Amino acid sequence: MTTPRVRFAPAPTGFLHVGSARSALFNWFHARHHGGTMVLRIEDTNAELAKPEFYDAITEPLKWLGIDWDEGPYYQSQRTQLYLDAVQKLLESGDAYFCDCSREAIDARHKERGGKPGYDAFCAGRDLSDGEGAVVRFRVPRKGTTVVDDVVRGQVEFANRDLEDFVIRRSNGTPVFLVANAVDDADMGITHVVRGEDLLNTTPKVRLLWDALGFGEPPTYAHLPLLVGEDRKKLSKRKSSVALADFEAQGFIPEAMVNYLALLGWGPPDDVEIRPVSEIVELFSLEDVNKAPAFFDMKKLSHINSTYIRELELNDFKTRVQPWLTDRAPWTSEQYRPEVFEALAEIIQSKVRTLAEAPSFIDWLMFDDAPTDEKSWEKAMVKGKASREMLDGVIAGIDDVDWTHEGMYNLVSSVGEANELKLGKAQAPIRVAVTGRTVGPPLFESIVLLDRGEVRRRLEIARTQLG
RNA sequence: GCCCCGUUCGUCUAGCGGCCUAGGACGCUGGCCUCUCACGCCGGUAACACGGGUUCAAAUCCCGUACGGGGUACCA
Repeated sequence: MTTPRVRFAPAPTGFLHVGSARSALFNWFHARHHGGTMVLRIEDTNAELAKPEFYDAITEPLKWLGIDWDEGPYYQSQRTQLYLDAVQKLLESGDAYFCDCSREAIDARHKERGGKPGYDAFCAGRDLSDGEGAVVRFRVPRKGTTVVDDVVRGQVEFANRDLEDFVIRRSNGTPVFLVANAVDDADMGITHVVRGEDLLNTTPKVRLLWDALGFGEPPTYAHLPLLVGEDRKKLSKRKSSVALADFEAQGFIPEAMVNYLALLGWGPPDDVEIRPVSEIVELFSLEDVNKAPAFFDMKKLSHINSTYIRELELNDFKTRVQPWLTDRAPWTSEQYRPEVFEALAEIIQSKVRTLAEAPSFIDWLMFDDAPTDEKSWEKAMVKGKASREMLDGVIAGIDDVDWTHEGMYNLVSSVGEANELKLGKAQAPIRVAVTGRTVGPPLFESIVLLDRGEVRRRLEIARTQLG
């Protein structure tokens, strides 16, 4: 058996969809597992939809994920003549014919005759020649079946009579993707076509073209289960983010993304879900891909992401989180105190689920005032026990303590003891007064990063607000 | 309507005729740890869509039904 040649062939109609990324990834897994070749092919046969400005929107996210390709990108828009030659060949062999029916005429005839909708091969015997507004249609055999050999679904059979004589060249003279697909897969020696299940129904048409063009042994297909949203429908941009770039912006890291995507429609034989991509490549097999659609679960993605973040080298984490501390930060560049982040980086790394969460752990050290968070205030100040006493006690003692981790610890715990509070309860009002939230980095360690006077000021403000 | 595909815990999955009183992970949840949160550890919750076959034996094979999805374009 020769080494496989696979291709990722997206249409550049916008940002890279997470479902497409998954297809690219599974192609890549298969290629790398077998030491094969990955081809990138841009399917821009439709000039009205495909725009050159979207090219980067495909390649950039792929690079971000770490998916590399060995050949291409090939652009179908630059290979038009090849497809037209194929159309011409089909015309000459009688496998295709000209048609000048309008959509309206086709629909009108259907309405009159009833039964199945679609094209009725009206022009099949008219022997029309090329002309203004004429399309070329493929002459689908009236009998027989076309079988698609699919690694994940087995042999899928389509009765030829259910396939209409489909268009292979538009009236504007351009070929449609079905021809381009067959020609390119043959020309590029593609051995495995791995893509979403939404393309399964187009496959018999490509197969028919393939045989009519005499291309010989067809590639093996693998139609992956679709990625679905909460409504169990194809993932759409309506409800959740589906652009890969969005995930990056939300602070997911590419390794986690790849790992999670690999788990959608495939599972490792040993149940170890979170693992290096090299191991996934080693274990991956198209035969093991599932058939049922998979729900894209943000919660699990988050879990995997946090695991990956914690396992990063500290310096690597610092580098990766940098954009969220500068360009994407909630504070101004004047407010930003790099030394504060530096001091707490390790702690932040251990707590954060996404890189985007990092600022919320230290923003109170940058801002002029403590951030306001209703829920935190309610929980620690209003419902918390002895919150006034805690604030009063700490305010009274703050000027006399060592401005260190231990100093603050001793102060808060002794005031807490005086009010019969365990440390957990005792620190809550102090935390909210100074940091604004009930959740954050270890308090005593981080609070001394603020000026003593500023801490007192915030405590007093909170005490006044509490009344 | 027609064609195609699918159906194991809420979710992602393991299972490819006996090892299954169905395993893991996420989620949810009880507890421990703990200055909050998170991590970690111990425990709990919860599934073979349904009905017929085949077989000594079925989550696993076959056939129906139901439900879900995809396609049905001069988009890809």
